Amino acid sequence: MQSLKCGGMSITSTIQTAVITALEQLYNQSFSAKDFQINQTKPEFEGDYTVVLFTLLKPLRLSPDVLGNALGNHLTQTQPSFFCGFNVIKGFLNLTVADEYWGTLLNNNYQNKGYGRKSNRGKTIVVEYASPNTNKPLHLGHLRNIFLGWSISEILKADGYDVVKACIANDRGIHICKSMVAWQKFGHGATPESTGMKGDHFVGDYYVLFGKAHKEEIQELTAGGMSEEEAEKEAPIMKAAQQMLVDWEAGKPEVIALWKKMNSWVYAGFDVTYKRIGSDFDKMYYESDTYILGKKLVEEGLQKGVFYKKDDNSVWVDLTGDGLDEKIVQRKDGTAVYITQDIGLAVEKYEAYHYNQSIYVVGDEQNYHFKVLQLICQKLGLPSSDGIYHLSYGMVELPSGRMKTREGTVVDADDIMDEMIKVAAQKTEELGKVKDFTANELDKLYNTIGLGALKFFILRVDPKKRMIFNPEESIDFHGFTASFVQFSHARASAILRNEQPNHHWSLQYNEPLLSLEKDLIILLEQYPAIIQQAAAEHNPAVIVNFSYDLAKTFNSFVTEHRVLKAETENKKQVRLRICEMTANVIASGLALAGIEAPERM
RNA sequence: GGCCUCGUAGUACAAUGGAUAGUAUACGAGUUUCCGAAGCUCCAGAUACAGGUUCGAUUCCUGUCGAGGCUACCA
Repeated sequence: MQSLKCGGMSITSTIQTAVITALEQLYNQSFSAKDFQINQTKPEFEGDYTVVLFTLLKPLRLSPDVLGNALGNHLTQTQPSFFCGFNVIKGFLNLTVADEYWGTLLNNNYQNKGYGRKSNRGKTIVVEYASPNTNKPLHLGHLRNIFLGWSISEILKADGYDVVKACIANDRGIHICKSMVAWQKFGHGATPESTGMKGDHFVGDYYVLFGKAHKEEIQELTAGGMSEEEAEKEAPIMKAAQQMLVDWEAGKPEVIALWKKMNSWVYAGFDVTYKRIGSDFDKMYYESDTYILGKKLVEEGLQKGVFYKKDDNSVWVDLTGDGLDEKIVQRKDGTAVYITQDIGLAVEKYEAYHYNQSIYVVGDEQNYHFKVLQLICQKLGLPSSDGIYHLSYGMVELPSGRMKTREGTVVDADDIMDEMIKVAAQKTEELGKVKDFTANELDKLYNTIGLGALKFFILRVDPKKRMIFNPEESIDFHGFTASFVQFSHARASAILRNEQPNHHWSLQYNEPLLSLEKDLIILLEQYPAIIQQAAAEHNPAVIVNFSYDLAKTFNSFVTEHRVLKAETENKKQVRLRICEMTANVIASGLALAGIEAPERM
């Protein structure tokens, strides 16, 4: 029976093909997959999958009942071992898929830990994420960025792409000069070592000091009659920062030395945080390198006439023809602006990897920036321009509103991770199920549960959407959470510790699959398509939501049916296979979100 | 002002144009001599408003109201 052997094909496309063939044979008309929908049948109706007939009625000039019955009869008669029953309600043809199909699927895949992963496509995608400024520590917004970037990279790998995880350190610019000036002025030679601080937090404090000093100077100047706007620019400390940027680009040795020293402190701090998150990069870029290529491309663009120079020597691009505005690409003092380096980086990435796609995981407040970037790259005739894809995600807000530095409401990345792990430890101790664990094992488990909860809480939301982070809800371990999914994995593992499936047993189909058994296999069947969907939509939430559905169904299944004391040996073998495959798919799905699945918790 | 995004139960999130709009929390009520109760079962509760397209609209279009972002020689 051919349909039973359709290894790589999802059941919806199998049904789609079967329907197309049937329509061809019955009515001598050709349709494509786009012409009608296959949905999972709603639980209140009998059947597994549903063909929505409405769109076919007009071209075929048939009533829903006539078409539904003709199609249902044809499918069940020509492929009886695949379609074992049908019913037609209104314009819906509900098909029941034979237990033998589900059993075969289960038996073929239950041990396969790589189930759902595609073979290599020979295409490369560069994913840029994290991309922090090196003047302050990482916060909750960065965490959404890093979780997303890392997860989408893993999902794309699972979908058969070669992925390069890239990070650009925004290590130069006026913001960096601000913390440098402040340290010169107020630091008195202090270092992270001398103060016992994590380097990124140490430097971040000077950035804050700059802001305070700047504000005070503005107040003095406005008291003397200057306008607010002018005072911001004329404040001595701001002048000093601007001068430092010019000196930096000129390569003034003492400025460069200070810059290197302070950045190294920040990197040391970031490394600790990345390691804890479990994030990694294949390639680091530094804005301090890429801006030079950017400036070179600005020069070329001037010659090509893509850019033009204003009287004050600043360089611009006119995008009014594309519905946007004019955009500056180089300042009048000759220094690079933010977008300058991005032009350089786009070229550098392309030359290194000849990517098919270059994804930028960057917040949606920069939607305009990336529109401009892509247009500029197009106008410069760069081959890199086509593959540019801005994976734009929404802001993370607190229940009280947007995080604001000056109000001190920014949630620090290190702090929130500490908190999550602490609460995970408390909860685990209360339950007292792992008293025999060693200190190391406990430590690892608390990390797995605490960080898992955080990643799950953030990744469960569609990236495009703004999300509200409620600290109290994030550390809940009930309901739609990582702990729930991890618990299900531990539960399946516990059963499998008692007994493994007998691999020599050949499954019998004389006792029908029970509803929860079949629900689980149906979900497991969907996993490869789920990976594909998550990759195509660049959306880890698809995987996270799926893993929760699977875990939820599994918990009901385990509560409802005995596995080890099943009614018959055959049932036991079916259920053991379901346990093993569910455990594998949960572990695999969570792994794509950067979450570990413990054997015990 | 211009451009873009978003309005779904008290709250937080789902739903390639398809059947009675799912799930979790918080709230009620049950559930452990039985493979893990971080579980399971039951009870309630929502598509901002007004039009339009369609056999069918949370989804697509228009308008109103509301929220956010961008519109920097900041990044």
